[in-house]
Amino acid sequence: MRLDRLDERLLALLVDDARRSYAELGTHVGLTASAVKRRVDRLRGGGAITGFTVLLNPHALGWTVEGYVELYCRSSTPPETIKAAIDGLAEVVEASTISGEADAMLRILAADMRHFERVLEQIGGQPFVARTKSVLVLSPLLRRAAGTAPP
Amino acid sequence: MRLDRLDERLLALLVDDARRSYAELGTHVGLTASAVKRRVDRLRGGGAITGFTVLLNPHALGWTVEGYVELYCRSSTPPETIKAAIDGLAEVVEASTISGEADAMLRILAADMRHFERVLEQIGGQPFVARTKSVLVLSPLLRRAAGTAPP
DNA sequence: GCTGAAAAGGCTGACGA
DNA sequence: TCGTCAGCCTTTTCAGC
Repeated sequence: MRLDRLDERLLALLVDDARRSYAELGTHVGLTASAVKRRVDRLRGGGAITGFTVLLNPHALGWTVEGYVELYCRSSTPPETIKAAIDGLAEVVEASTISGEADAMLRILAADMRHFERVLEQIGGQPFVARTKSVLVLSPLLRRAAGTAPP
Repeated sequence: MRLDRLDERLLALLVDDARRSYAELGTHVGLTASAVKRRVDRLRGGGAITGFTVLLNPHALGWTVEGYVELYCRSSTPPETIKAAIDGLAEVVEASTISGEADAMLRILAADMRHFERVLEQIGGQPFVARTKSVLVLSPLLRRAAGTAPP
């Protein structure tokens, strides 16, 4: 899908605040509300925008512990198996298969350290998991919702 | 900030789709639109909801390479120094100081492999960075916008 | 805290340039 | 592809309970 400058500016404005009205977006980029709506509809239809969400503050919700977990799997576990195992765990907020020694990287949010440990045990208990290696987040420095358009 | 069941259900509904109308949210939880609005306003004021955004599809925008980068810093670099260095890099979408051998973990999105390499060089060129260690994402399995309320 | 109503403003689709 | 415009729906506020 091809984007022009206006589309990129609209995306940046929406990443910053998705509740801006079409009219407000229009004044920023020099279009009318309907022209903006047409472009946003096109960005959604084309798959560039996959959804609208709220950003939550984990700390305000009582999630005080965060960590990254590397997964080492037995033999060559297919990605689908890993996904199926973690899909039910609400504490896992990010997961990818990766290159290197480990097979997958997870990011986990937990209410406290005991909760974090319990989640680790649930993951480590899976039959395809050989071992895990985790680090705790000390200070979250940056959490961007999404990338903007490429330079 | 204290949340009751209704607040948690509203948050889950908004994480799933932040463009639902107050009336629609109300039918899901059994409240009128104005009651829902007051609760959402309270969740925003209390800091539980920190903002509204769009979710972008990196691939549809031409960002085809993703990776995790561990940062090893000289002596004890303060978190502020790290944050200041990466704040200007749009390619860094996530950053935290962490426990363990490395000092920080970054997640990076790039248009292609050359772009990823260039970003690594920019980061490695910082005076406080001793070395970096990176792994590439093979398949993104899960990317949740945020955690829901604690169990 | 909630409901319900009323005014203001945003969304949406059709139409012509 | 854009702008205009009309009809409808949502948001927002404020009594009243």
